[in-house]
Amino acid sequence: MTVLSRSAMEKSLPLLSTAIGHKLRRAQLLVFQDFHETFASLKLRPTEFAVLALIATRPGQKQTEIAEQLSIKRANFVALMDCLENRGLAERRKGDIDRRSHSLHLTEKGERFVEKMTQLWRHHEARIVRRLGGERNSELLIDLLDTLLGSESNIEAHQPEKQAAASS
Amino acid sequence: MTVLSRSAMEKSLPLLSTAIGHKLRRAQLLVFQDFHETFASLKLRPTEFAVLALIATRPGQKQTEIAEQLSIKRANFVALMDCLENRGLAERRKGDIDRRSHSLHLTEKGERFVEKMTQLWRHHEARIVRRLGGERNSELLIDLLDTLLGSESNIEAHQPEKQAAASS
DNA sequence: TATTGTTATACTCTATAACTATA
DNA sequence: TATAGTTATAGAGTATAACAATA
Repeated sequence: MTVLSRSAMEKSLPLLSTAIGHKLRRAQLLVFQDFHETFASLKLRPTEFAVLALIATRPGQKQTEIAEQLSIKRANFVALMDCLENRGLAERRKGDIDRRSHSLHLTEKGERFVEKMTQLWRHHEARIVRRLGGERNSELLIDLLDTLLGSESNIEAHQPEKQAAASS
Repeated sequence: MTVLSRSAMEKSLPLLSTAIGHKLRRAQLLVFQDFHETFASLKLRPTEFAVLALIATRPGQKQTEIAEQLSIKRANFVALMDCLENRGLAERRKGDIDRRSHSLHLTEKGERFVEKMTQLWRHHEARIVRRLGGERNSELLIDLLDTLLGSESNIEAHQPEKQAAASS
């Protein structure tokens, strides 16, 4: 339909269709849009989802630890955690050794919430995987993104079952 | 180093390491961080880069057309375009036929700016491609992202030279 | 009446500095 | 002195409604 203008061909201008950052941003917005629709009933934002997932996976971590894993400034984490605490999903406990720190835990209600959340999450992920054309492409994408991200995001000890795409 | 907690293994909680949206967001932030460092000298943001690239590729498009291609609300596009116009890089011209609309063009200064911008952009992209492990992985990633994005982003008539990953 | 560009506004996300209480 | 959490605040980015000029 749309044809590249002569001026663009001649001067080899930046094409957004080849700009990795631009494509990543659009893809992320698309996935987050699906996330918002999926989790509208639970009134859960991506960041809140991530916080609950991290607390559930390893309870007792300090606020700053959770915040750092998500690249959230500790100042901005406060309101986020206030919200989860006000909803009765998670709680802060005074550290016994270091009484400055708060260790984070799920409440019982939070545990049940995470179970529901996990169900919805599987549907959401399945939808994205389908859009990507299947598990194989999905794993390929994650491997490529991990390669791009480098060593910064191996928190949960992800075991690659197949050779990463980067090794070729 | 870090080991997955027993609770996470037993209940199969959401692992952020397998959450596509989460990885896409982190990857996008990493690429945009490099973008910011690369274009700090030109005081150019990703969105401004995209607008200039679109105007340069096909001059004369209306504000709303450019805005829509970038998923920017036309109300928010005004200040953005004001900025580019105040810097003398681009200009609005009253449409001859439809005098409500403004067609967008680069100034001569804007043309020169886009040339410099393009140089920096190549360095930026090359850095990302290197981080990804080479051209092959880069093309693979773009194909996967295009598959995810579907038909929404084929504005510049990107010609896939090899079979898309999605076809397997 | 509908559309283009615009203004005003509000809400979210993010970033920084400074405070408090503990260490 | 340094650190964990907090508060306040400012700056982006984004969303909606309403208006003027034009179709």
